[in-house]
Amino acid sequence: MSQTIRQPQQERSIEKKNKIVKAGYELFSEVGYYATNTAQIAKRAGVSTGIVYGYFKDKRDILLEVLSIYVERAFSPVLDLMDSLVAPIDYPALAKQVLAKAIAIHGQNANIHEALHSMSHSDAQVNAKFIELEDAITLQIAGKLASLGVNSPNLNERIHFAMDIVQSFSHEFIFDHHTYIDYAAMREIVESMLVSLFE
Amino acid sequence: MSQTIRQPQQERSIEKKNKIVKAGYELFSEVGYYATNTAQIAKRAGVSTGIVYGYFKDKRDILLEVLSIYVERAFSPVLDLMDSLVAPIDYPALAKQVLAKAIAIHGQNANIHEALHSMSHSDAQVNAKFIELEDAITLQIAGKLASLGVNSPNLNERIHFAMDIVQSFSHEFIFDHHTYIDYAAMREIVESMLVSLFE
Amino acid sequence: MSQTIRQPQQERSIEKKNKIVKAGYELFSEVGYYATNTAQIAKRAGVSTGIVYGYFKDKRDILLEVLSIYVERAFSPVLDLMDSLVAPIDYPALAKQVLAKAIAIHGQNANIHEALHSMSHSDAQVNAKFIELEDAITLQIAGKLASLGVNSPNLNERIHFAMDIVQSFSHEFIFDHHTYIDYAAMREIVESMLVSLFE
Amino acid sequence: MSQTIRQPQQERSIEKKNKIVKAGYELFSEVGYYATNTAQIAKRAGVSTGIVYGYFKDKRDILLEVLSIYVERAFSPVLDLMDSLVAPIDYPALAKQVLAKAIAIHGQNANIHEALHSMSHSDAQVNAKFIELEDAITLQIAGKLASLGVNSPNLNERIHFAMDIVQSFSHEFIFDHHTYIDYAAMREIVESMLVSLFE
DNA sequence: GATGAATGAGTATTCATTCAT
DNA sequence: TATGAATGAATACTCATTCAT
Repeated sequence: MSQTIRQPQQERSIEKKNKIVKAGYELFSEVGYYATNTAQIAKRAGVSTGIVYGYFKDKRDILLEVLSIYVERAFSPVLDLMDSLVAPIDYPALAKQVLAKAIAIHGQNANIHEALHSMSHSDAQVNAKFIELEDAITLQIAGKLASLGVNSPNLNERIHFAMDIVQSFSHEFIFDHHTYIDYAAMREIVESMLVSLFE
Repeated sequence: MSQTIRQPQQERSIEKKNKIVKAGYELFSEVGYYATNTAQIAKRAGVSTGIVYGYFKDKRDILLEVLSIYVERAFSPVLDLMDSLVAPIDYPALAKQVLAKAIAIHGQNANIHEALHSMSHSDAQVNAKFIELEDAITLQIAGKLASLGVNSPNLNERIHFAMDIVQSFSHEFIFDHHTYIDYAAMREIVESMLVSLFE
Repeated sequence: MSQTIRQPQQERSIEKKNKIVKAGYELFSEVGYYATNTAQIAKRAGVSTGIVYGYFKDKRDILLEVLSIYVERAFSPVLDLMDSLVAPIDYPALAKQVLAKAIAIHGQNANIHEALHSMSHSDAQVNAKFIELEDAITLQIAGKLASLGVNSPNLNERIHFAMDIVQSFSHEFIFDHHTYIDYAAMREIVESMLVSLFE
Repeated sequence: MSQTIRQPQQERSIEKKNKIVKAGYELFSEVGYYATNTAQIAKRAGVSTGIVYGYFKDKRDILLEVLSIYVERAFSPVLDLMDSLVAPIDYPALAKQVLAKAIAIHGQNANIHEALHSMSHSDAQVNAKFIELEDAITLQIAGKLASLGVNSPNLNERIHFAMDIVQSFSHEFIFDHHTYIDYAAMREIVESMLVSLFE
C-alpha cells in the first residue's frame, strides 16, 4: 500500500541497487524482458526477491533504470568524440570514427538495445524516455557542430537522420544477417553517405 | 502429445485458419504479442480456443503466420512499383514514390511491424524468417535494376541500405516523435540521399 | 484482461460452481476469510485452482456468493414461520418459536455468520449486500404482520430491533460465553421483551 | 528465536510503547487489521520497524493491547455514570443517558469496535479478552445496582442483555444503515425497552 | 535500546495448452 | 472437426519477522 522505495544513499545500498540493475541488464539482454522473472534477477544479483521491491517499484521500474544505464553507455563515446572535435572538421575521418565507435558499442550491447527498443512499443514510458534521450543527444551534437561553424540547412534533421543511419547500420553489421552482403563495402557506402549529409 | 497440425485443404478450414491469423494480426498489432492471449484470438476469430491448436502448434506459430502476411502486405507495393519500372529511371521521382508508398504502408501497419520486429530479438525463428524475406526482396529488386542497366558497384549493398533508410524514416515519420524535427525537410533529405545512392 | 466469468448453465457446471462455494463456505467458516487461500478452496472442492477463476472474478467474489447462500439458509426458516402465521397471533408462542429457530440456525452456521459479518466492515460490497438482505426481510415481515392486522406504531423499527435482539441473543446463547449467566433465564427475558415489542 | 519482550520500565520506553499502540489503534480503526502492516504502524508511531518487536511479540500482540485501550475507553463513561447513581433511580432518565453516552462513544470508536469484534472470531485470545472485559463490567454494574436496592430477578442476565441491546442499537444508529428506518423513533423504543427490563 | 535493510515464504491470479464430449 | 471447460505451472509482489550494525 504505502510501500516506499528506498533512495539508497549509503554505499552498501547503492552497491546493492547497482547489482540488481546489472542483473536486470544482463538478463533482459540475454533472454528479453518477458522471459526474465524477478526471482532470476534477485538470484543473479545475490539478493532476496523482497529487497528488489525495496529499490524498485516493480519489474518495469528495473527496465527503466536499465534503459538509463544503457543509453549513457551507448551514447557517451560518440558524444566524447564530438566534444573533442575542432575546426576544420575532417568529415571522412569523423564518419569513420563515429561508425567505428557505434559498431563497437553495439557489439557490446546489441541485445539489450533490441530488448529496450522493443519495449518502447508496448510501454509509453519507456518510449518517452528513449525519445527524451535521443532529443538531448541530437541537440547537443547540433550545438557543437554549430559552434564549429557548420551551417547546413536543417541541421537537426540531418543529425537525426545520420543517427538513424548509424544505428541501423551498426545493427546490420553486428548481426551480420545477410550472407550475400559485403559488409565492408556497405560500410564504406554508409560513410560516404554520412559525409555527403554535412559537406 | 503427438497432436498433428492439420494442413487445411477444405475451403471451410482454410477460411477458419485465415480468420485466426487475421485475429492474431489485429490483436498483436493493437496490444502486442505478450498482451494478447489465445482466448482473445479465438474469440475475435469466432472459433473455439481448442481449435486454434488444430491449426497452429502454439501461440508463436500464429505469430509466424502473421509475419508472412505482414511482409507480403508490406513489401508488395514497393515490388509492384519496381516491376512497372522502365528505363531510363527517373531517380528523384522513384525515390519520392518509394518513400510515399513506404510511409503509407507503415501508417497502416505500424504497430504490427514493431510487434513483429521486437519479437525477432527474442525468437530466432521469427528473426530467420524476417531475414529470409528481406533477402528475397533485396535480390528481386537487384535483378530488376540490373535488367534496367543499373550497374552501380555493390548494388546489393546499396539496395539493402536504401531499404534500411526507407524503413527507418517511415517509422520516424509515422510516429512523429520529435517535436523539434521538421519532417517535411527531413523527407527531402532522405529522398536526395536515396537518389545519391544509385545515381 | 478480458477474462469472462462463466455463467454455468449446464448441470455439471452448476455442480462444480456449487462445490467451490461449498468449499469456500466451509473454509471461511472454519478459519476465516484471510486464513483461507484459493488453493485450499480448489483442493477441497476437488477442482484446479485455475477453474475457480472461471466461475468467480476473484476470491472476494466467492465470499459474496457464500454470503448469499448463508443469508438464504439463515433467514428462510424464520420467514417460513411468518408465512404460516394466522390471526390472532399468539405472541408468546411466536417469540418462543422464532428464538428456537434462530438459535438452531445460528448453531449450524455460527462461524460463517461471524466471518461474513466481520468482512462487512472492511468490504463495502459485502456490507451493502448484508443491508440489502436485512431490508428485504424486515419489509417482508412487516407486510405479513400488517396483513394480520398488527398496527403497532413504527412497525418497521420494532421488527428491525427485534431482529437485532434475536441475532444478538442467538449469538450469545450459542457461544455460551459467560459463566455467570443463566442462559435459560436470559432466554425467557428476551422472549418477554419480544412480546412486549408488539403487544 | 528466544527474543525477549521488554517490559518497559523507563519513561521513555513506556512512551514509545504507547505511541505504537496509538498508531495501531488508529490504523486498525481506519483500515482494519489485515490492511494494516507493521511498517505503517512503525512509521506512524515514529519508530523503526525493528523496535516494534522489542515491545510486542508479534502483530497480534499489538491488537491485544489496542483491545485493552479500547475497552477502557468504551466502557468507562458508562461506568462513571453508574458510579454517580443515587437512589431512587429515575429509569427513563438513566436509559436516555446511557444510550446517549453509548452512541457518542460508538461514534468515536465505531471502526475499531468492528475491527476488534471481527478479530474475536478468528482469534481465541482476542475473544477471551473481550469476554473477560464484558464480564468485569457486567458484574460491576450489577454490584452497583444491588447496592441501590435493585432486586429484579436475574439481574446479571438483565444487565447483560441490556448491554447487548445498547451495543446493537448504537451500532445501528451510528452507521445509519437502513433508509426506511426512523432512528429517532427506534431510539425511543429501545429506551422504553431498557426501562421495562429493570422497572 | 534502536535502526531499517534484508529475508523468503506465501498468495492471488493468469494463460498456454489439453481433453472429454 | 469442433467445443470450451479444465488444468496447473508460473510469476509479480507483499509483509511479518529477523539481524547486522
